[in-house]
Amino acid sequence: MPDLVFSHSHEEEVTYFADLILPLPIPNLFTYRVPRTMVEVIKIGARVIVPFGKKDGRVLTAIVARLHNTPPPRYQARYILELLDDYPLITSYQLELFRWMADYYMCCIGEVMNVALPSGLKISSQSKVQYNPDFDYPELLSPEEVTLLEELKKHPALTYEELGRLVGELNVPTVIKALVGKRAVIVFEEVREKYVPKMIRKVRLGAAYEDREALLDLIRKLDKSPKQQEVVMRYLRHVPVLLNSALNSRGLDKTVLNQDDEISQSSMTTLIKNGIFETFEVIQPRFSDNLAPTVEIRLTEAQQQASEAIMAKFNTQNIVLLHGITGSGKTEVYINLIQQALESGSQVLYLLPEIALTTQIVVRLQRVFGDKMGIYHSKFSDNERVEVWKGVVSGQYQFVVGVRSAVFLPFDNLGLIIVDEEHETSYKQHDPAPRYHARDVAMMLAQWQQAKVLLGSATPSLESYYQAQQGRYGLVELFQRFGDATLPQITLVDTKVEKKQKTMKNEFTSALLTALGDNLERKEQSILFQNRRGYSPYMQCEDCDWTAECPNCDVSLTYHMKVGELRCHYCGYKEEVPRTCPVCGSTKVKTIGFGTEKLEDQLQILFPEARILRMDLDTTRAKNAYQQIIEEFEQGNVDMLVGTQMITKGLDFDKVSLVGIFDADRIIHFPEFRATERAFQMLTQVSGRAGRRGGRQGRVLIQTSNPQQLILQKIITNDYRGLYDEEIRERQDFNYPPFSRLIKLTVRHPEQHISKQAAERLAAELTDTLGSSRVLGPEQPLVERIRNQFLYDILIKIERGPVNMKAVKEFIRDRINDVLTDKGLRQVSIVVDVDCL
DNA sequence: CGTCGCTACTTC
DNA sequence: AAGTAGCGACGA
Repeated sequence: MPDLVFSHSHEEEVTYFADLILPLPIPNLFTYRVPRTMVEVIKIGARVIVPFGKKDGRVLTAIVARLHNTPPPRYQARYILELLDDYPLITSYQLELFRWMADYYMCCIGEVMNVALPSGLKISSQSKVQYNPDFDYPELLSPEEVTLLEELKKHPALTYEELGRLVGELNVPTVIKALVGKRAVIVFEEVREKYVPKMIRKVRLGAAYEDREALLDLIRKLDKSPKQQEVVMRYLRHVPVLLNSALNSRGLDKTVLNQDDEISQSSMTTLIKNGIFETFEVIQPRFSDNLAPTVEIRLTEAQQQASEAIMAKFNTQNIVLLHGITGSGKTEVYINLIQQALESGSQVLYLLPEIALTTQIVVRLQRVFGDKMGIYHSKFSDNERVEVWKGVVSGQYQFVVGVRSAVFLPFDNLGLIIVDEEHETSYKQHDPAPRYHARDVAMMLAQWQQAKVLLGSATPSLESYYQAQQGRYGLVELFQRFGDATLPQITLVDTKVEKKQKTMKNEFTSALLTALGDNLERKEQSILFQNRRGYSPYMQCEDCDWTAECPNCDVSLTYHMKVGELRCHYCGYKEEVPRTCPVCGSTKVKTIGFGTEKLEDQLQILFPEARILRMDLDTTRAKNAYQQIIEEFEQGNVDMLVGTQMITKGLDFDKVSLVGIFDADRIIHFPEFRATERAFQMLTQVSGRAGRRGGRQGRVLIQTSNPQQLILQKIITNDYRGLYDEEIRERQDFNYPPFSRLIKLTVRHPEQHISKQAAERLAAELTDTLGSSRVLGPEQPLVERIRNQFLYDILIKIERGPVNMKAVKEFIRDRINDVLTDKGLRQVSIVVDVDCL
């Protein structure tokens, strides 16, 4: 026992303890003992490895949150196994952020840690099995055990998976368990850092030839072997050792020297064998495209003015909203501001919504900032993410472009944070806790580090625009399109009228068809927007009205024609398309409604010669599919692109002159209080894809059954302000954000009555204290059952003003715990979503 | 009387 | 989250 050793040798020795954050959804910290050897080096913010749980062998990566010497009174603390960092990998700013997030978003700090750290910084522990050399009772073994043991004798150590592969259908864990009991094998844990830096093989001249004379002599001697001489000369061309012998130590990427032919490769091998060249390895940073900052950005007058206005506002305000219409060139303004912030020596974070980051904008920024810029994206591998993390620490990346999780990077000197497309809902993390909003977190970060925040959007969220109107944010507007571009002309097409006149073909009005035909003739590109994927959202029997439904969720199954399947868009359930009605046997099973797949199909029939592509979740699932579609489109290999919202995000299709929008009514009448705002944002963003071509104004056609709707009128005149005024009044009347804060509680259980009972009890307890005006529900959501769980929502609305939100949240937490400790309601799960969208 | 399947409880 | 302890339902 280590503590006995301690008390014998150092009688008055103080024992140190560390309170750790473990990556688990458990609210409290865990106290461990710090071994003597670590006491001097361990720091708050360092990572450690600790044993956890009853089972020996389970280990976790934890973060030191507090160091002290108070022994825990009710239990014996266990020892920290390993210290991973001798410096705070998690800075004090980040720890502060973790604590704030756990508090504000009502989750556990471990959950914050889990999303904040790229998994490459968390350690993996994997059980390995080894043959016990001291084992000598083979007569006690079953045949299965013998098979396994024979495999284990052949290898030093194997994981369960490796064993599984070697022995086929044997139940490995069970047999291993038996073997462990008989002491035939030993199971141990192997802990390793997941992060493996990418190594690059380089060559350089042997040290003897760094001397000028020796080198010249060598070249002369190689006259007899011209191939080798050529390789040496090629090396000297890249690394002029004759001019500066110190350059040799950096060497040259091996592939640069023998990329073109095999002869040089064999010559190289000889040169290495003779000690003329030596090879060595260095760590390769993953984003070194060596894109030297070459491009100079020239601002238009409007952009220059906007940039100056923003800087001026920053003198008195910490947050500025840049309201710039689509195509006004906000990116140039950003670049200008980023450069200024970098020059002043501070760090810059540029946040973008998920999809927008995979495209041109990154290339554009890279051309300006080169390899000083880090990219933080969920599509990148863990190793790449860890490198960005470390690059921020080392100072290599003073500037990072990233998605929402980039707010967790270890910045300590932020000067500017840009939140582009500020209104985008993908900034709000939806599923695992913490359900945070990256825009709001960015503002907290900025406050702590005295950084400025620039929110940018063509269609600002009502919340942000309201703050600007109240004078809490600065407001800068950019209403001029870049170059000679003008806003497209938007036309509403009445589908009711066309249906009556029977001029529609399938889902297409004659107006849209004519426009599409014209565009095809002129070889100009068109985009068609339908915010629904698949072929059709319903499949129904004409005779008995049966519809295909998901067995796990309360939704109809969507028909996907290409794969011949019915699919659930909520849980992923699939089944084959029935040829006859499963209830009455009728063959009249038809599809109702339309999605992108059907549009693509019909379009190909209407325009057989057109080159048509579809962009939605189904066509972009493969790794580079998204990029490929965009490339095809940009290179002009596509005439018409059919897509879901995906086509609205952040891309500049500058050759598009026509945009067609289907089913606008469905977007507008979505049953939710933000529907109008959403519709305006979505339709305006899609419309913004249309630009001027051949001297003619771009065109947008919106198909609707009611062109009189107010919101459509606002969209065609691009009247953001009008929409804002209208909508903000409604929000005020019904006390919705920005006049209140929302917290949504979702109760889930496989039994409807239990779910309902728990929700009703919770709502009643909340209403008791908060009052019925602040508690709405419980109410079944639009889809009342998902993955066999029945859902009930309770919406808590707290007015802005003199309300102690912290106390309210504590109260909510207590009431949830009340319900969860009730016998019979124990296995319901309750999800808390603060500032839900 | 052993084990399968479920829930309740604990994890420093 | 994920493992374990605890407890009732079967079985040839």
